[in-house]
Amino acid sequence: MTPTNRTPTIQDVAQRAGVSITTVSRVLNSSAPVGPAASQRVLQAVQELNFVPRAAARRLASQRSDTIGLLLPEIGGPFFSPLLRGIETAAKECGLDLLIHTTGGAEAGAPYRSRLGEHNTDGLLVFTGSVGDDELRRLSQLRFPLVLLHQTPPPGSRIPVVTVENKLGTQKLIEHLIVAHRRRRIVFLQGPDGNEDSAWRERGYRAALQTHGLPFRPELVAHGDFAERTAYQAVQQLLLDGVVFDAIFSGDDEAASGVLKALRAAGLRVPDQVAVAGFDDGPFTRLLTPPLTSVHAPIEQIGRVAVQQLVKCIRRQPCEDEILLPTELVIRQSCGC
Amino acid sequence: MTPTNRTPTIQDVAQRAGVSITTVSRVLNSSAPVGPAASQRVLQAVQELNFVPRAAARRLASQRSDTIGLLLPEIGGPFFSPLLRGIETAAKECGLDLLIHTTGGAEAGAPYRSRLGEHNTDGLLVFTGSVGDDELRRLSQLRFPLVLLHQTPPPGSRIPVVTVENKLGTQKLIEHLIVAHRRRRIVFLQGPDGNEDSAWRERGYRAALQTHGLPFRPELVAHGDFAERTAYQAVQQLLLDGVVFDAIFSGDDEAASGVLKALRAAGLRVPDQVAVAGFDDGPFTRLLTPPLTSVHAPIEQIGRVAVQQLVKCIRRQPCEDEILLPTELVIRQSCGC
DNA sequence: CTGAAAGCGCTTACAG
DNA sequence: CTGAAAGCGCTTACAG
Repeated sequence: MTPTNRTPTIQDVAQRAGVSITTVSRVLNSSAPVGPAASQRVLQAVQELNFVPRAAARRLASQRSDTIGLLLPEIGGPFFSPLLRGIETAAKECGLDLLIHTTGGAEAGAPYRSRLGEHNTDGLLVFTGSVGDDELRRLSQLRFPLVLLHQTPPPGSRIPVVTVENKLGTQKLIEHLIVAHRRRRIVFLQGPDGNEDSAWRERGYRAALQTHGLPFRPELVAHGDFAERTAYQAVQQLLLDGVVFDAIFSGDDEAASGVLKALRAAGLRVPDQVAVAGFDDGPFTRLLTPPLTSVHAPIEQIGRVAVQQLVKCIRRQPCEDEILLPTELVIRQSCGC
Repeated sequence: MTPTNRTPTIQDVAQRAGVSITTVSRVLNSSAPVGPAASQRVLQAVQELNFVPRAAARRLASQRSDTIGLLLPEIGGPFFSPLLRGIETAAKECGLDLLIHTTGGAEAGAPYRSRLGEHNTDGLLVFTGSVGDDELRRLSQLRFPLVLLHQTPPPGSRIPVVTVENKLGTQKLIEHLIVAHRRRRIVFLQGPDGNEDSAWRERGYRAALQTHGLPFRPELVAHGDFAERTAYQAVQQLLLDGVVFDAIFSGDDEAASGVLKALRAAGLRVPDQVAVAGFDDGPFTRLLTPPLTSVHAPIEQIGRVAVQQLVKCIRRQPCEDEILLPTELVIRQSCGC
C-alpha cells in the first residue's frame, strides 16, 4: 500500500508499473531502450502518482548538478533585467537550473562557494567585477567551466568571454557626430576605472577622431563611472574649467541622463549647442528629453549566448575564446537628427 | 592517500581530522556538541582540503532543499530588479538558494514542477499571474509553503499574501490632485483586467472622489494594461471621444509615460492643462518630462518581507495572512507642484 | 562528547 | 530489453 501522505518516489512508480526502478529511470531519462509496453506502464504510473524525481537524489547519483550559477556584483541597473531574461530563457531551454549570487564586488572569492562552488554547480557565468582574479585562476585551473561576461580573463588563464562590440559601435557613433552633425570637440565621459567596456569605447572614440583627422584632446576626456550623479558633476566641472565642447559621448545611458540634466541646468540646449549620445540603448533611453541617441547593445542575447558557451564548456566541447556581439547605432534626437 | 584529482568529501575530512564523518557533520552544522579538540581538527582539515559539502547529498539526507523558488510571468519591467534584489538579499541571509522560473502567464500549472515543485524546493514565492488557481489550491492543500505577491489567494484557500497598500496610496494621490491642484475631472487609467493592484487603486480613486464630493464619472475610467503603448492609445481615444478632463492618474508609471507622450502629441501642456500622476515610483520615473509625481511602492521590501513570511511557513511558524506594505506619495512636477 | 550504521532516492556499470 | 546491486555524500536516530 502506497502511503498517500508521502510524496511518491521512483520505488512507488516501479511497483505500480510492475518494473524495476532501473527501468523507470531509463524511461524517464531516455538513457537506454525500454520495451513499449513497460514504457507505457511507467509513464502511466508517473502520471497517476504525480511523480516528480527528487533533484537532489538525481544529482547525487549522477554527479551532475544540472545547475549553473550567475555571479554578479549586484542586482540592478538597466542591464540586469534583459541579461537575466536571456540567461533564464537559455538555461530553461537547456534544462538547467539557475542560481544567482551577488558578491557585492570583486572581493577575493570564496563566500559564494558554499552555494555555487565547484560541486554544487556545473559551471559559472561571471559578470565583470564580481570575482577576483585569483579565484578565477583557481577555478580555471580546476578546469571548472566558466564564462566571463564583459570581462577578459586574468593574465595567464584562458576563459571564454562574451561581450559586446564596444569599439566599433562607439566608432560609428562618433563618426556620426562628426560627419552628420559636424561636431569637432566631442567629450568622452569614461566609465569606472578599469572597466573594459569603457576602455574599448575609448578606443573607438580615438579611432573615429583619427579617421577624420581630428586631434585627440585630453581635456575632452572626463572621468565617470556609468552613474547619473557623477556624470552630472563631470559636466559641471567641464563647464567650470571652461572646456569648450559641442558634443558629449557619455560612457553609458545612465550617465547620459546626468549629462542631459547638467546641460539643461547650465542653460545649454541639446542638441543645438551640445549633441549628446549614450551607449547600451537601455529601456528608458527613449524616455529621456530629448530621446537619446545611443548604441544598442544586445544584452539579452549576451545572456543567451553566454549560456550556450557555458554549456559547451560543461560538455567539454570546443568553444570560442571570445564572442563579440554586434552593436548598432540607434539614432534619436539628442544627437541633432 | 587522498587523491588530489578528486574534490574532497566528508570522508576525506574525517580521515584527516581523525574523527568520524558524524563528528564532521556535527561541527559543520552545529547540530550537536563536539569537543573543542576534535572541533578544532575538523575545522582545520576543512580548511586544508578546501572542503565544501555537496548540496545534493546534504539535501537528500536531510530531506530539506534549503531552496526557495520564485515564480513569475516574465522577467522585466521596472518592478523586477528591486523585487529580485529584495528576495535575493533575504534569501541569502536565511541561507537559502533561490530558483527563478518564468511561466509566461498563469497557465494551468505543472511545467514548473519538475524544477521547483514540491520536492525540489522548500517553498514558493508566487507573483501574480504566474500560476493558475487550481495549482495554487493543490499546493495549498498539500500544506506546501507558499507566499503570494500582489495577489490574494483563490477562493477557499488560505495562503499568505504580501503586497502594497494600493488603496490608501492612490487615495492620497487623488486627494492631492483635488485639493492642491483643484482638479475636478480626473481620469483613471486601469491596469490589466483582473489585476488586483489596479482594482484597489480604483477603490482608492473612488474613495477620494467621494470624500471630496466629486461624482464618479464612468467616462473618466479608461482601460489599460500597465503598458506604455496602450496608455498612449487610451489617451488618444479619450481625446477623440471628446472627454473633458484636467488630470490623469495612470495605472502605473509605465503607462504614465505613454500618457505624457500622448498629451504632448496632442499639444496639451502638462501639468498646466492636464496633471499626470503614476504609481510605483520606478527608477525611471524622475527621468520623464516633466518628472512624474507618483506613489512610491516599496518593491524591494516586498521581496524581503515575502521571503521572511515564506521562511515562517516553511518552519511551520505562525505567519500573517496578509501584509500590506505602506506606500508614499512622491511629489514631482507632473501634478503641478 | 563520539561513532557505526541505516537511509535519503536516484543513476549506472554489470550481468543476463 | 531488463533487473539486482553498488554507490553517490551526506544526516540522523541509536547506542554508548
